[in-house]
Order: sequence, then structure tokens, then C-alpha cells
Amino acid sequence: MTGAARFEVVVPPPADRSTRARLGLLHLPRGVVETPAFMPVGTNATIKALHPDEVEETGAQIILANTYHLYLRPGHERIARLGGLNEFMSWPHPILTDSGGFQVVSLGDLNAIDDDGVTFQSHHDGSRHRFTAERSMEIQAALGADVAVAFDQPVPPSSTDPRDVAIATERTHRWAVRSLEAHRRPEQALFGVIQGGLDPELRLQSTSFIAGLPFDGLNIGGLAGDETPAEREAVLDIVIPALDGDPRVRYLMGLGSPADLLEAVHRGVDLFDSVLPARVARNGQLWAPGGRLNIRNERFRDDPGPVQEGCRCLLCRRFSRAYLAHLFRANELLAYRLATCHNLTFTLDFMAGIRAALRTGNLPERLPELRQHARRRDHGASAVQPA
RNA sequence: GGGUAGGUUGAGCAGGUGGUGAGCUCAGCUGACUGUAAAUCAGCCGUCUUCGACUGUAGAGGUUCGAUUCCUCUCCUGCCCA
Repeated sequence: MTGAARFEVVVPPPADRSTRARLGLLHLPRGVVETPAFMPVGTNATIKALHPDEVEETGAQIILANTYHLYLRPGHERIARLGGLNEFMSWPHPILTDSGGFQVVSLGDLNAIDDDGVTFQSHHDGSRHRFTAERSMEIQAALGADVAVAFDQPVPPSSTDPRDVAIATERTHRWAVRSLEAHRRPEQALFGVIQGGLDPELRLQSTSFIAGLPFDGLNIGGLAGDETPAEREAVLDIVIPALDGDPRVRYLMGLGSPADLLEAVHRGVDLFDSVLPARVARNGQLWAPGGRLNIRNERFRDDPGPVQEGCRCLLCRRFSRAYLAHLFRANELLAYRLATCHNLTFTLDFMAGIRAALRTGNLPERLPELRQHARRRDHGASAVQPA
């Protein structure tokens, strides 16, 4: 372990095992993160549409940035010359850089995977680039975030061929070892990624393999795709118990809906990230305790009330639903900013609420008002009617 | 008043010089989005009994087996001339 990250359990799960949820503190070079925590995603060294001050106001204590994107543009060496990623984007708090592993999957046709690494075609200009574990570590070292992530090959739930799952998982293991060997910055933490798809045996193998390596944190990958909640819960119920007694932070990569967050917290996850609240906000979907609303719906054009009564965010403090509906229809830039502020504030407040409940030991199994935040096929929930 | 170019589903258009115009872009309506190729994408957007069918090219006539297309008149719009 690098020692750059230290996880401290403040309130452990209850002895009766009614939940595996725990309250913790993740100590990082640039700050302490209260867990369970949500990390907004700032792929291009910016939380889209927000000023760093506004990101702080949402309550975010750590954000995520992306190795692949920043390597392509503006270039990791340039960022290093300009003082590192935190300095470059004027974010003085912790940052976690994703390894570029996710782009192995998300860029689909634009790459070719082999046992040694991945050859990407840039989504900007089609130019070819080679990523290996060593390369990813080198780039992340240059970016200089608090936390780097080992290069991995996510297994999309849609890949049903067990051989593909096994191959990707084995690669992830080899790349994990190589990432550790290539890691040279003691002040930068390094997290490893557990894969294994939906296969219980592979997940268990992957968990013990990755947990057997001296990473500072343990990521659970490959679970933010098309799997059902039941499949996801089944995987977590294999991985988390296998980590019993392990002192490290557990990070479920890519989850972001409130209902998903609560479920995963109960299963013992400490850390999350997702583009969902921010992306959905830019596309006009606003989150509130009663559910979600599409602000572009006609009925909001004359609605003088706030998106969420009592919300402390930049949007709800001053503006009406009608105004936001207007901004979206007029394609005004303020729409994206206000909506993003709101959804991130909502998500960060939601996590703060979970922490407060854990502190007093009464985190509910399910919050009834969250049902409509779940995916449609889970509960058949329809779009929310505003309260 | 004379000439001229036009009139296509909310807007703007494409097409069509005798035999399939329900095609595009906006606008509009609804939904989706989870380690960001995403201020994006998808469906709908004349009517109906919606895997299809019907109606629809300013209006009225005419020619024709058949007219959105050709002819006549009327109405409306732009431009030019008086």
C-alpha cells in the first residue's frame, strides 16, 4: 500500500448484520472524504456546466476525472507542466482519476484489446493510441490526483460468453499487478478493480485476487451497465462478504441513482461515482424526494413553484419550474448549470442523509419516496407527478 | 389597373412538366440516459379501427381511363411597372 489513502470506519455495521452499511472517513492527501460518498464525474477536468465553487457548494468532497480523455486533450504532460490536475482545474480537494479502463468498453468499435493492453482510436480525430497498465499509470502519475486506478478491462453484463468474462477478468488481474509495479508516486493512492462479470465463482476469484494485492482501495467494476438490480445485488453479496475484515474502502464504480446508491450502501459500499445525475440534468430531468420530473414537460411552463421545495441549491433558492422550463426550451446555457447544480446537490444531500442516519443507527432499508428514482423496469414506476 | 413569381400537413422547405407527395429541418409531445464519443438519443408529430388503411398539393370548374402536375376562372401573397 502506498499509505496515501487511509480508510477509517467510524460506525461499523451492526452486529445483527441487518445491514452492511458503515460510516467512514477516507483520508487522502488533499482532504478527508466522509463515506458513504458520491463523486461527481468531471471527465474533462470539469464538472460539466459548473464552476468549482458550485461543485463545492453541492457538498462534493472528491470528484472523478478521466485519464483517457485528459491524455488525448489537453495532454497529461501539459497538465503536469501546468502544475498538475488540481492546480490546472482549480480544484483543491481530492480527485480520483479513472484509469481509462472504462473506455475499453465504452468506445466499442474504436479499440482493439489484447493481453498486453488496448489500442484506441481517438474519438476526436481517429488517431491511434496505445494504452497499457504502465501507460495508464504514467499518465495518472502526471495528472497527480490523490487516487489513481489500476488499468482494467470491464466486463459488460451483456457479454454472456463465459470465456470472454474469464479472459477479461484474467487480464484485469495481470494488469492490476503491472499497475502496482508501475506505480511510483507514494503520495498518490492506487485502487484496484475487481471484475468477474455476473459469474459468482469468477467474482469471488477476482475479489480474493485483487484484495490480495496491496491496493489502497478496492473497486467493484462492471456493474453500472445493463445488469438487473437483482444481478447486481447478487454480485455485491458475493464480493462484500469476501472482503469482511479488510480495512480498505470499497468503491462501486459507475452507480448513481438514489435508489441504487441506497441499496449498495446497505450491501457495504463506501464510495460511488456516476455521470447520471449530471447528464440527466443536462437533458432536463430533475430529481426531487418525490421522484423525478422532466422539466420540459408542458405542464411546467406555468408552474411558479421551485423544482424542490426547501432545496438549498442555486436553482431552487431563486427560480421557478416555469423559468427553468423556459431556459431549456430556449436552449439557454443557464439551464444546464442550474439543473446540474440541483441534481448534484440532491445526490450529495442524499448521501449526507445516509451518513446522518448511519450515525444514529437507523438507516431505512428502503425509502418509499425513492421508488420512482429506480429504473423503470425495476418497479414499473412512471414519471413522477410533482407533489 | 398591367405584368411577374408563387400558394404543399403549426413554421420553413423538398418533390412533383399525367399513373407512388404523409419526405426533410425547425417547433411541438413523450420517453430514455449509471467508472461521459451524450447541452445527447429514441418514438410520435393529417385522420382512423395504426404490422395497415384513408384523406390531403389555395378554391371552383374543365380536359383525361387517371390531375398535385395541363387548361379556365376566382381568391390570397411577394416583387416590378403605372
